[in-house]
Amino acid sequence: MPELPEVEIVKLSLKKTIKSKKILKVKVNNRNLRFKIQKDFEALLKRRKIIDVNRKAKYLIIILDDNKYLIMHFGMSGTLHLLKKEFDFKNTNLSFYKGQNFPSKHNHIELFFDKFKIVYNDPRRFGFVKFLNSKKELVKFLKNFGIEPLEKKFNIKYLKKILNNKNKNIKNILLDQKYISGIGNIYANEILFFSKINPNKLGKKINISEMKKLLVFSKKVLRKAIKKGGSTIRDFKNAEGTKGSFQDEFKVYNKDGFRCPNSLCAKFIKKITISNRSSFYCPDCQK
DNA sequence: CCGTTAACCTGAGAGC
DNA sequence: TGCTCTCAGGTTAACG
Repeated sequence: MPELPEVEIVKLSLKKTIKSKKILKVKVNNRNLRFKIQKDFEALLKRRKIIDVNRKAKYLIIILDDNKYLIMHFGMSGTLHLLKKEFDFKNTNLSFYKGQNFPSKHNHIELFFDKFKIVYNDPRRFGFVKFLNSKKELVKFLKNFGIEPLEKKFNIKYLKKILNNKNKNIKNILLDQKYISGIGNIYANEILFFSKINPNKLGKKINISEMKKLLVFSKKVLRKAIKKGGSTIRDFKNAEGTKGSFQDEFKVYNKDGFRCPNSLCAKFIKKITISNRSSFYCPDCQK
């Protein structure tokens, strides 16, 4: 569930559920995520009240009482699940996953509330959670990220600043969280298609008209993805219930060999590798 | 400082 | 059926 729209969807549904509730018990089944979970993690969380749930870039930020925070990142394969107390698998999923094939051996963290529990599951363990002790720590954490495409401050002036003189290709700039935060591989590909920019084009070669397209389409693509409940790429068999539907809207992502969706073009979408990530684009439309 | 690459992990699917 | 190989929504240490 990892890019900005998916985490936003989780934020919205999680907020509804846990806001102003109290954590009664914390169970950690596997401390070896991307970063090792600290020894006193359980004690630090227990009996804390949830004040609110926010998001920054691809991170979920759970605001706790007494200026404490719980940061969650989902890596490539992380998901959150809401289970009712009787552990009924029906109608319990938080966002993207529902069904009987609950991969419980990767349930690394369980947060128990009065009538339900929240489970953090991540097969590949590229994700992590971190407890922050103060507002100061949160501010320091937030400094790692560039402006998000949906923020007002994401404008031509900012794009000029981060693109000018960059010898780095635009695809990698879009993915670099310290310049622009929240975009991942799917949405980078989609945004570049709409903007008619070749993913290999260098930052310094992007002109004003292309910057304007990047502004407009990064906002449009992300907003629409949120509206559609995010993208669900690899679902489990027999899954039932809520999942995102933006995958049905993909123009180029995973569409290599298909015709370009631009009816005036109708050439084939090509797949190339840029910095070990798959890139999909139309060689005719994206220059 | 800058840009690129390999590595961290598990599981699904393809091909044989 | 089972083996091997490739690929996957991300990040970052290490390198030149």
